Amino acid sequence: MMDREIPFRFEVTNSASQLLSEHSDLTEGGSSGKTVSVAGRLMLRRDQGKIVFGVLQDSTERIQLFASEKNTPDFEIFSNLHLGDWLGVTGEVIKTKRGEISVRVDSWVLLAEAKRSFPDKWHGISDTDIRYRQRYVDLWVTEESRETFRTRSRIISLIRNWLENRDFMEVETPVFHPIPGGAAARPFETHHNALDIDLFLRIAPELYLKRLVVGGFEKVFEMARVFRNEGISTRHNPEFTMLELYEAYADYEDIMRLVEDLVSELALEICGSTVIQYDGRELDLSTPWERSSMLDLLNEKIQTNINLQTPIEELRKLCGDLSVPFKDHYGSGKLILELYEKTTEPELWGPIFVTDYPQEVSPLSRAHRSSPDLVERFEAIVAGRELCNAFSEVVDPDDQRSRFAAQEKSRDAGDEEAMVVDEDYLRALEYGLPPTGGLGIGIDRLIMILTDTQAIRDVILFPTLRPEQE
RNA sequence: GCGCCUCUAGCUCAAUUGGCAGAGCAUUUGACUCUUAAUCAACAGGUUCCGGGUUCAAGUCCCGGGGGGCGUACCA
Repeated sequence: MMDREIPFRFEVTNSASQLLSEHSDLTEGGSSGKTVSVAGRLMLRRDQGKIVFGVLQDSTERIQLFASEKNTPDFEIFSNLHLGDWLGVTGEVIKTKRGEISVRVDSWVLLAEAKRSFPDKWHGISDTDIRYRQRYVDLWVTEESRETFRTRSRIISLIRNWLENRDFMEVETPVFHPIPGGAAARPFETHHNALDIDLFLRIAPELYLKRLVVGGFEKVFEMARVFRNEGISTRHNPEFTMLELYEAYADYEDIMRLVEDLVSELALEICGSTVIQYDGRELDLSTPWERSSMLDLLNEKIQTNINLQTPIEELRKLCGDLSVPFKDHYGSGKLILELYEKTTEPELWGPIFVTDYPQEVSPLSRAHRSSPDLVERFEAIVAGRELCNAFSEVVDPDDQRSRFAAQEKSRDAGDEEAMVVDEDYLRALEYGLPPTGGLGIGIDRLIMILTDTQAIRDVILFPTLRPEQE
C-alpha cells in the first residue's frame, strides 16, 4: 500500500463502546437503520469465504465488523487485511444471527498498515522486556495495561481537581537547579553551554515552592517530575512524579488530614470503596488513619525505651545487637532512624502516619513544639511502603541556616546526599515565610496502590531501561 | 555493586541421561455465506542472545560477555 493511498483524515462518528451500549436492544439478525463510521485496529479476522468477520479495537472497546462479497467494496483486499492494520469503516449497525452487534462494512479505508507481525492473538506479550521497551505494542495488545494507564490519567486529573477545589494553585518551577535541594538524593548533572554553568536536574521542587509561599501564593502545588541518580527497582525509577504542596498557616496535623482525605476519596472514586485489596491483602483507607510516633513504634517493637537523650554508645550497641549497619559519623538521630527503618518500618502495613522524626535527619522540618529534639514531620506508610513525607516547615532563617550548616558537616564526614547550603533560599526566608505545612507524595506509588500493581514500571509508560544494543 | 533465575521462529511455548531443533498463533497459498482465539488443508519460517571451551556429538555441560526478571545494597 503506497503512502499516497492513505488518507489524511477520517471522520469518526462513534466509538465502539458507544455503539455497543446504544444498540444493545437490537434483535438477532436485525439492523438499526443507522450508518456510522468507526476506526481502529483490526485485532481478529475470521474469513468465511464470501463473508468475513473482523474485530476492530479503538481506544474504548472492540466491535465486530461484518463484511460480505455482496456489500463490501474491494472485498478481496479486505479479506486479506493483516491483524494490526488500522481501518476506517463506514456502514450500518447490525446484529448478526448469533447476536453480535456489528458494523456492516459498506465502505472502508486502510488508515495504516501493520508491517510488523502481530503478537500472539491469544497470549499477547509476556516478555517484560518487550512490554516496557515497546510500550506501543503492550498497550495495543494488553487490556490490563491500557486500563492501568487510563486509571493513572484519571487519578492525576482527580488530584488536580481536588486541590483546585480547595484553592490550591498549580505552578511550574524549574527542572534545572543550580543547587540540588529539597531532598537527600544524588542528582543528575548537566551543563548549560551559553551560561557555561553546571546544572542539576531537580531532586525535589520543595525549595522553589516555599519561595512562592514567601511571595504570597498561600496554597501552591506542583505535579513535579523529579530525577534521582539512584538504583532501579520495583519501587524506584530514576525519574518519577512527585506531588508537592504547601499551605500557609497550616501545620503537619492539617497536612495529615489533607492526605487521609485525599487518598481515601481517591480510593472511593477509583476503586469504589475505601477498603481495597492490594497484593492480595486488605487495605482499609477509611479515615481517620492511625497516628503514632516513630519512637513509640520503635520502642514497642524492640522493647526498649530509647530517645534522643539516650547515650550514643548505647544506641550504637543496640544497632550492633540488632545487626543494623551504621557509620561512625551517624549521630543519635540517624542511628534511631536506622533502627526504625530496619526493624519497625518493614512490618508496618498501614495506613499509618508515623510522626516526629529526629531533627538530625530532617533539615527542613520545624522543631517539634513540645519536644524540640524532634521535628514535626510524618511519613504515611500505606500498603507497607512510604507513600509521602510531610512536615511543618522551618520558617526561621537562622534556624534553617544552622540546619544547613549541620548538613555541610555530615557532607564533609562523607554523606554524599547531605544538603547543600542554598543562600538564595535563606534570603527568601529572611523576607518572611509564615507558618507553612508541606507535603510530598510519590504519585507513582499511589497509583500502584490504587491499581493493585506491584512494579513501578507498570505505572510508568516508558520506564528507564538500558538502551538496546545493535 | 553483589546473589539467584532466565534468554529457542514475529509472538506464546516444547525438545527425556548430551544424540536429526518442534508445535500453536501470526505470515504466504488454497477451501468455506453468521463466525466468536472460527475451522480445514498446504508452503515457508532458526547465528537456540554473543564469544570461547569440553565432547565422536552441545539448545542442553563449563568459562567469559550481553539483555531481562527477582532479591539485596543504595534510595533520610
